[in-house]
Amino acid sequence: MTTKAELTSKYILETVAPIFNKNGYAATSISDITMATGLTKGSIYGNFKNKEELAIASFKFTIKNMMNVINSHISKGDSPIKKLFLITDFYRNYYDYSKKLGGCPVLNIGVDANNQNSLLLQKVRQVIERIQDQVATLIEDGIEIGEISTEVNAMHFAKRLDTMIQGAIFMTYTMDDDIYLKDTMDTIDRIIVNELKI
Amino acid sequence: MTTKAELTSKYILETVAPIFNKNGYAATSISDITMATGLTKGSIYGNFKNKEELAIASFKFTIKNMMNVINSHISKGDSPIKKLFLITDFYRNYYDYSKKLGGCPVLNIGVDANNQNSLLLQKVRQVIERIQDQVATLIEDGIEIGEISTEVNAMHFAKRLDTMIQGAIFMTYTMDDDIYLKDTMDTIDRIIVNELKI
DNA sequence: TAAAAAATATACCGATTGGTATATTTTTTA
DNA sequence: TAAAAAATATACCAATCGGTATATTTTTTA
Repeated sequence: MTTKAELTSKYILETVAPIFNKNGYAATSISDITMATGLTKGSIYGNFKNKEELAIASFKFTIKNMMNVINSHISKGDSPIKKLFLITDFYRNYYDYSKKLGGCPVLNIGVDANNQNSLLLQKVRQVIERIQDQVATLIEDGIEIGEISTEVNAMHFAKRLDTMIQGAIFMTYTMDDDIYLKDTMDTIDRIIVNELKI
Repeated sequence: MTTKAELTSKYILETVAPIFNKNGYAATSISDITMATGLTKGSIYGNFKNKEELAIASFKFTIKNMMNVINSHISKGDSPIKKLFLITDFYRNYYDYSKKLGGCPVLNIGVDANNQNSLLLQKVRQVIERIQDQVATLIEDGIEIGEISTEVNAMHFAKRLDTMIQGAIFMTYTMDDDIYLKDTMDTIDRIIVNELKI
């Protein structure tokens, strides 16, 4: 059974996560949180130890949802190469999608937490490593079934892909123009065809 | 002649700019500024109207210095292609260089100012546009003297270059590993050879 | 070098910060 | 449904926030 507190915690997270993501840690105040949720400090601090713990839980909440969405999207592909194309397909619509989350959590919290909050930064790094590991595994699977060239360094490619995607996200948000995301995904698709495919 | 106030303003900027760049606007307090400079509020507010104006002046100060460094570096090349290689050469050492500035100002302030400070965001956009225009002009010069293929879309390439570089900067800082910058610059060098050169 | 002007320091403002102790209400257990 | 437990609200804390009016000091001008 779900207790009242569990429901409240979940409600707080889904309300507050976009605020932290959009404004950053320092620029989000407890009163922002109480106003957005309609709850009082007592309720917030009854469910979360302090601001930092709430910020970390918010980041985890957002990432969990996002990973579920992207993974269920990728799972529609029935081969490693097709799954890679579905990754670029996902990021083609990422501007609209991530706006609902308050922006890209990896980019926003990654930059915000650097030199500010080492615990949060640690969480961002773990997410990036997880994403890269997933992509690298996909490449290795492709090599194994003979769909991808054995010449390809899986982890190296995964990092290259991730770097390009994060750059496109930054440019798209900063310039408010998703041509950066669209063009970068086109480029990655071409790389998949020219450098990966056998 | 340089007045006392001009010297003080410059001193404030060179002291404060890295702090704003590293911590962001909201996370930088006036007391951070007075402590770092050894000056009092009276002196700070005597030279700058308010916190926002100081933040904008700080960003401009950092960008001006950085653009001088990169432009004098590029000017060592005696052809468009060589100048492009000097851009990647500059960014190969960008992690060490930009650390002294408190991080990459375009990345940090770009993310920080988004949804927070529209004036600062505007300044970041202008810098990005200026950089892209410069690169595009370089490509066009190269096409004109027959060093670069006429097939190349100058502005499209400039945006692609900029996107990759910013992605590499983000990854390098977030993961504290400049392999992202090094590898990305290798990739760009290969693109210059394979896609631009005649 | 004295007077005028500019720059800097001091002392203060109300508002807001994150956080907590305690009272009250609501939910759960028996 | 009554008692126990949990969750939430209220009221408060010292510290800090950005900013300003005014006093003092330093620099510039004449």
